[in-house]
Amino acid sequence: MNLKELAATLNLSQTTVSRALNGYPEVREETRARVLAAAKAANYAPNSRARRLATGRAMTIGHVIPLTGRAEMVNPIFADFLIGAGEVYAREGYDLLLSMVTDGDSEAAFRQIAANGSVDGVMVQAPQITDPRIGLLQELDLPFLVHGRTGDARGYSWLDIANIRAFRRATDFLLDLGHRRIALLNGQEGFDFAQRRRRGFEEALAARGLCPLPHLMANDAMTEGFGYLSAAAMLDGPEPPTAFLASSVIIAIGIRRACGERGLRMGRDISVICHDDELSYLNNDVGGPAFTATRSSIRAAGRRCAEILIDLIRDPDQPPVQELWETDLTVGRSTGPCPAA
Amino acid sequence: MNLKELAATLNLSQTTVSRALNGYPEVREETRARVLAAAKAANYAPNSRARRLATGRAMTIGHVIPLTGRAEMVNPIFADFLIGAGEVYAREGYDLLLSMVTDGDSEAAFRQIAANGSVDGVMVQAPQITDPRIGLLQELDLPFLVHGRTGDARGYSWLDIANIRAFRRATDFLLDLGHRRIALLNGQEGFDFAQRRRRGFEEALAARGLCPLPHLMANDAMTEGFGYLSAAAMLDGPEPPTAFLASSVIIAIGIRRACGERGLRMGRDISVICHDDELSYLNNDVGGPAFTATRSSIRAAGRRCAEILIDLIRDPDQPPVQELWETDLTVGRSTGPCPAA
DNA sequence: CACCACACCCAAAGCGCTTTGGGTTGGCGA
DNA sequence: TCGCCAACCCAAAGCGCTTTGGGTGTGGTG
Repeated sequence: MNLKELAATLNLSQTTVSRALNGYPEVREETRARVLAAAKAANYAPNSRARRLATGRAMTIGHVIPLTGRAEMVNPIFADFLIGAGEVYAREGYDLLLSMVTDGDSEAAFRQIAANGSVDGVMVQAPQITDPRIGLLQELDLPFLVHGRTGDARGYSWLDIANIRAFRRATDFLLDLGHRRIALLNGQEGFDFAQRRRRGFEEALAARGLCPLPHLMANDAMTEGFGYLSAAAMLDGPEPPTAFLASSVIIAIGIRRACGERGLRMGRDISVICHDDELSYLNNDVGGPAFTATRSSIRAAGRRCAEILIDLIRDPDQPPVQELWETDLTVGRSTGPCPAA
Repeated sequence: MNLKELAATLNLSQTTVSRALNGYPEVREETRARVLAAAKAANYAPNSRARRLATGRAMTIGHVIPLTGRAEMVNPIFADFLIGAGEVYAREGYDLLLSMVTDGDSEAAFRQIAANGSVDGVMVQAPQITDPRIGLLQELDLPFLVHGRTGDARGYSWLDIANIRAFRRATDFLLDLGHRRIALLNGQEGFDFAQRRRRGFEEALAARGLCPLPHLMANDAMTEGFGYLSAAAMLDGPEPPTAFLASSVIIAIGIRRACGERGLRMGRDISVICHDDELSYLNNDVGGPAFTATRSSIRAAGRRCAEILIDLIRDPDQPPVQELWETDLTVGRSTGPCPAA
C-alpha cells in the first residue's frame, strides 16, 4: 500500500492525504480523522526511503565505531552509551546507524557518509589526543557531537565529565587515608580522557610534594585482564602499591582478582578506587557499594548527547554547546587506611 | 555534486555514468576509467537515499533491542554480537540500523519497520520461550535470522549453541569431581537458552540419580550483582553449595566476589564453572584460564549470523538455514575436587 | 452586490538515482 | 555495397514521497 493507492481509496489527492498524515493545518479535522483511520486500517506507513529522498533529511544519526583490533576498550562503554542515545533517538523519531570501521579507514568512512548523505549528524566517542575526526567533520560541515573533548575544545560541541577533578579528588581521598604508593591503572594513552585522569592524579600528588612512581603506572585497553596482570605484577614486584586507582570498574575487577589470589583483603590490606561508568550489568551498589568510586552514568551521557546532537541538527547555526559534568564520589568497602608498613 | 552534474562535466549521460560506476558491462573500459577518475576527483558518492528509492532495497539490516527496563542482560552480550555482525555488514555494504524499543512496543516496531521498508531484514536476539516476534516476522514476510531458537524451530532460520549439551557436560565435570550440592545461577527464566541450560543441568543430575536442589537455583538478569547476591545468600544459608554453575562470566565474577569476601578460595574451597561468551574485555584466558568454562564466541556468532542473514536476503526463497554450534570446555583454575565434608 | 479572506483541496514538479527500451556508430562478412 | 551485430551510449520513465503554487467554494464585509 502506498500513498497513491491510499489516496485513491479515499477519493482524495496524495497532497491532502500526505498533509493529513503529517499534521499540516490545511486539512479539515474530519478529513484528517478519515485519513488516519484509513491509514491505520490499511496498515499504511509512508515509505521511509521515498520520504527521505523527498525531504532531503535522513532522519538518521551515525555512530562510527573504530575497530582497532585490540582496543576493544570502547566496547563495554559504548554499549551503554548507545542504549542511552538510542532511547532518545527513538523518542525523537531518529534512526541510529551504526558503522563498524576498521581503524584507519575512519576518514574514508566519514567522507563516504557525508557524500552519500546517509545521516544528518554523527556522534564521536572517545576522542584521541590529536583526533583527525573533529577537523574532518568540521570541514565536511556535518553536525557532530563529541563525547569527551580534546585539543582546543572551544570550536565544537561536546559533553564531557570533569576527569581531572574526579581523579584528583580520588587521589586525595587515598592520600588522606595515608596511602603513598598509589598505582594508576589507566586507559590507553592515546585517549584524551586517560591523559586528563593522569593529570588529576599527578596534580594531587604534586600538591603534597609527591611524585608519581613510574613502576606503578600502566596504560592499556580497559579490560579485566589488563587490571589483573598489571596489579599482579605490581603486587609481586618491589615497592608494591598500597592502593590502586583504576579508570574503570572493569579494570578494578581484575585488580580484585589479583588481590584475592594473594589473600589480600580489599579495604583492609589494599585499597582500590575506580571510575564507575555505571554499566548496567556491573552495578556497583548491589550489596552496598563494593568499590569506592567516582561515578557518572555513561548511559545518561548517551541520552544527553543525543539530545544535544538533535538540537544541533535542527539548528545547525547555533554556537557550540559544551557541557561539563561533575562526578560523584561514592565511598565503598574497597578503601581503608593505609596499613602501617 | 550529484549524478547529473557529474555527467554534465563528463559530457556523458546519467545512464552511462551510473553504469560505469556500478560496473555494468555496457561501457567501454576507457570511459569507465574516466568516470571513476572524475568521481573520485569530485569526491562524488551516489546519494544513498535516492539509490535506495530507485532500487527498492534498503541495504540495511535492523537490530531491534528491547529495553525491558530491568533486563539489562542483553546488554553485555548484544554489544559483542553487534560488533561481529557489524564487521560483516560493513564488508558486504550493508548498514546496521539499531532500534531501541521499550518492551512491549516490539510488535509495533516491527510492523513499522516492515511497512516503511527501512530494512531488508532483521536480526532477532535472545528469543523468549514463547516469542511473538518470530510469527510476526513470518507474517510480515521480512527476512530474519534468530540468534538462539525457540518453540518449533523447524520453520525458520537460526544459529544457536548446543546449550543442553554444554551444561550437561559442565555439570558432569563437577559431578566427576565429587560435587553433589551444585548451584545453578541462570539467566531469566523467560529466555529459551536459560531453559535449555537448566535442562542440561537437570539431565546430568538425573543420570546419576540426583535431584536439583531448589534452594540452589536462581534466575535473573545476568549481572554481576545477581551473581554476588545469590551466591552470598546460598553460601550463608543452610546446605551451601560446593560448586556453582553460572550462565555467564559476569555472574561468575559476582560469585567470585562473594567467595572472596568469605575467604573461600576458588578451585579449592569452592568450584565455579560458567559459560563464557568470550566477551572481549573479559578475556578468561589472561593469566591462564581463570574460570573453567564452556565457551563459544558471541562475536563469531554475530559474524556468522550476519552472513546467513545476508544470504537469506539475497535469496529469500531458500529453505531455512539452521546452525548448531558446539561449545568448548576449558578447564581453568576455578574448579577442583569437592572438599571432604 | 462585489470583493476578499479563509478553509480545503488538487495537479504537478521535484528529490537523485536506476533501469528500460531504444538509438548510433563502426567493423566485418557476404 | 549492403546488412547485421556488437559495442556504446542516451532519453525518459519510474521509485513514493513532500511541497509549491494554484484552484474552488463559502462566509463575512463594505
